[in-house]
Amino acid sequence: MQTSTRDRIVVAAARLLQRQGYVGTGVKQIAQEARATLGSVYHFFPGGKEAVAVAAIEHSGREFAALLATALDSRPDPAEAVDACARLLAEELRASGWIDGCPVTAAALETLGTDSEIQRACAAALHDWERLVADKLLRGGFPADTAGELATTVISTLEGAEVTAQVRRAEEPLLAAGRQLARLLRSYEIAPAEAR
Amino acid sequence: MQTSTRDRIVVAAARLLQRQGYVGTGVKQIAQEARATLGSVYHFFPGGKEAVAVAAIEHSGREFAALLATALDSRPDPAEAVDACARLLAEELRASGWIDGCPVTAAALETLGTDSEIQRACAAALHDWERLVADKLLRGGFPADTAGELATTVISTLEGAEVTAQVRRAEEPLLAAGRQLARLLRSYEIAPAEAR
DNA sequence: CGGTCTCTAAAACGAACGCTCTATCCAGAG
DNA sequence: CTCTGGATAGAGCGTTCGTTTTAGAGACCG
Repeated sequence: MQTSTRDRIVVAAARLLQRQGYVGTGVKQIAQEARATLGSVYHFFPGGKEAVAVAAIEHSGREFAALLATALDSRPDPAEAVDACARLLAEELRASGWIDGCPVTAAALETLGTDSEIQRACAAALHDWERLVADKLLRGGFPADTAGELATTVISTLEGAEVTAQVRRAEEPLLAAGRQLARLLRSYEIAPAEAR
Repeated sequence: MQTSTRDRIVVAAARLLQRQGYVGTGVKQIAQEARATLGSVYHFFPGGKEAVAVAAIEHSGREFAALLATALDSRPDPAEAVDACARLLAEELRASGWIDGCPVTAAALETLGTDSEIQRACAAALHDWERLVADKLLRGGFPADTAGELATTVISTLEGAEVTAQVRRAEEPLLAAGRQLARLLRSYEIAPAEAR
């Protein structure tokens, strides 16, 4: 077999969670989409649905982090790099028919009241992404304190713009967010040669 | 009876939708929370669960619009006004124990694949909020085209920052977003006296 | 070959889901 | 008073949920 059953379950769960959220996704549906059986799911994930979701979110988190890192490294200037991220997100979102948004937002919002492991996984993914942006800003010469606050805002804005773009079924919100974020970063007027 | 049964159903549904999303909220739970019975719910909303959700989202949309308008009008300067919005959201979010976030995001994300009336209601609410911000910017002297793009970005950023704040259980993301949005608006250096 | 272990397969459980249905209540019109 | 129609009440429909359970398939070691 090409890919292991366990991996197929994680990948299928990740996509379904991204599209329908945690409550909206059934275990049987995950098994079917992964071309596995219910028994296999509970064999690999004795923790049940929640354990599958945690693994799926961690998978999505790593996947998105890799995409983010690629986009950020595509331009040396942080402002241009952030704008490139927004444009890449817009492109992928439209290609998916506006349904493949942020892989953790939907699951995170649904499980806020219930102190589950899912929240912890979502928070970890978010923190990971912010760290990638903060590193880019630091390498671009931003001071440490403003880099942290800016990274938080960049991720928040991209997150919100993605949701807005999905609801509106248009790329505009993401493109606008990219342009405005780039303008915001440039307003700090960091000397580009200051990179360590 | 003080408040009508119908109103109690809408209000209860709005709060439950905000906290648990559409799929996570049951019709029986709505009835119980509203101190109504299942029969009453289906009497006032023959369209079933979806009809209740649409009414609840429209209610939440109007409620949030009023809150937004108040915060925006509290300061004459658009930059300060947007920052005030972020601080108000942070305060309310913390007061609710980080569970009462944006009233439409959760429901919107869950129903993206299904072309239901719920999406339309969410999109209408978002558009309404953006219009409020855009009006404020226009009154502050911003040119029409940049006011529109900025309003979209402001709402997106607040939306994303609210989600981040909920997941992190901290006000920081919202406060940072407010500060950075204010800085972004000030970067346009609009003459404050230009307001008509 | 027998024995063992991982993995797959599917039936079945109680609980909860959205919704329909009938019965009852009760204010106001005649 | 009776009659009527909006509002309330809740039992029960079929379905799906997450999970458990039992049985079998296939590979590996002695």
